[in-house]
Amino acid sequence: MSLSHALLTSLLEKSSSGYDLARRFDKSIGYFWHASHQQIYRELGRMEKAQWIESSAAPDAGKTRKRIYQVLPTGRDELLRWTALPSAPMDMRDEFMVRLRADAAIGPLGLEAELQRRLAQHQEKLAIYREIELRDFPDGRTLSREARIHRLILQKGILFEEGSINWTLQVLQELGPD
Amino acid sequence: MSLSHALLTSLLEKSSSGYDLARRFDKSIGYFWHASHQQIYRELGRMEKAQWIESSAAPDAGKTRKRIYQVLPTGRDELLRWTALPSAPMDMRDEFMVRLRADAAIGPLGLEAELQRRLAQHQEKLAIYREIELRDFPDGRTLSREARIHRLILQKGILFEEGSINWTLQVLQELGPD
DNA sequence: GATTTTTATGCAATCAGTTGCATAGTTTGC
DNA sequence: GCAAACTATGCAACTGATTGCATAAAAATC
Repeated sequence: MSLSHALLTSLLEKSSSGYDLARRFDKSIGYFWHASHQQIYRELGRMEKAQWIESSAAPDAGKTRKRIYQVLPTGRDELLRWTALPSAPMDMRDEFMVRLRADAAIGPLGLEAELQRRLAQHQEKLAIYREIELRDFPDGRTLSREARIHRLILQKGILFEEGSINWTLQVLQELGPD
Repeated sequence: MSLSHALLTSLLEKSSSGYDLARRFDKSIGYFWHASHQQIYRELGRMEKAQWIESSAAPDAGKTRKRIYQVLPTGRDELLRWTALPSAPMDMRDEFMVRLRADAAIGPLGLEAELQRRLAQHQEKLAIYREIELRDFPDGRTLSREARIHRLILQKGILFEEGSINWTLQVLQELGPD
């Protein structure tokens, strides 16, 4: 789903190797969007063929195959073109909703343990986001436009996890006492 | 992503034709998960082959090919097996986050109009959900377990849209004045 | 000095989802 | 009575994503 444009953005922030990109991706856009290394390498291949990016042997490659990718003007233009398009609404596909509805259809299935597990997951993620918030955006300082945007994206994650926690608690409360 | 189990659940609620299923799906689980009719027909074919469901010519078929699908015991068992598995956390993949991050990387891109468009979309969806809430779950009445679950699922949608609206307003406020 | 972990890249097969097209009967409105 | 819209099903091609496997050098650890 337009992984290529996500990678272009990431490479504009910093030129890097596929491996590095995969790791940085996991720690920025990737909090909301995981991509496997296979997906990333394949996409880099396509993008190089389309001349959106170019690669050269990494200075620290030694005997390895390590290559550094960087965005070409064509790639930058492509990203500009793409950002101007309307974006598809996020889909909320969540397997657990199906399980809940199945519980409604064929009697109590004992989903409480699973709810607890998910609750813990959301709390963990929230804790991570809050840590990043504290570390990267300390209290009342004025932030650059760039920093403010990064904070807003993080904020989205925080709001999502908080919402999920509240909802899960509500479900536990209502399903516990049959 | 386990469309088959979503369809099993839907068919347990009510046996129906592929076409009907596609429409009902859009109005229940489908608020969170759209599936095209092609996907549904193909999946029904697979499920019949696996003997999770069976089909027979619809009583009101006339000269049409209309068939009614219903869940077999094997399918019910499969659904029970599947509900007991841990569910993958919902992924928050949202194209717009990439656009925002691109804006941070290569200067102001004028995303305000797009933000307004998305704001309106979220408000529309919220209005629909609220209408359903009023219609299906009137105020203080005691609800069956089934109804309570359906209300919780709807509630999830409402919380999501409200969260999205608040976040979008925050972005507009912070990005407007450069 | 040998083993394990981490860095780094890639192929092949499969599964899930989308798009475009095709067919054909039924209902509704002019 | 004819056109348009709706009901109903399905194939084929393609794109996107996941899974399993494979390779190989560098760094860390025992």
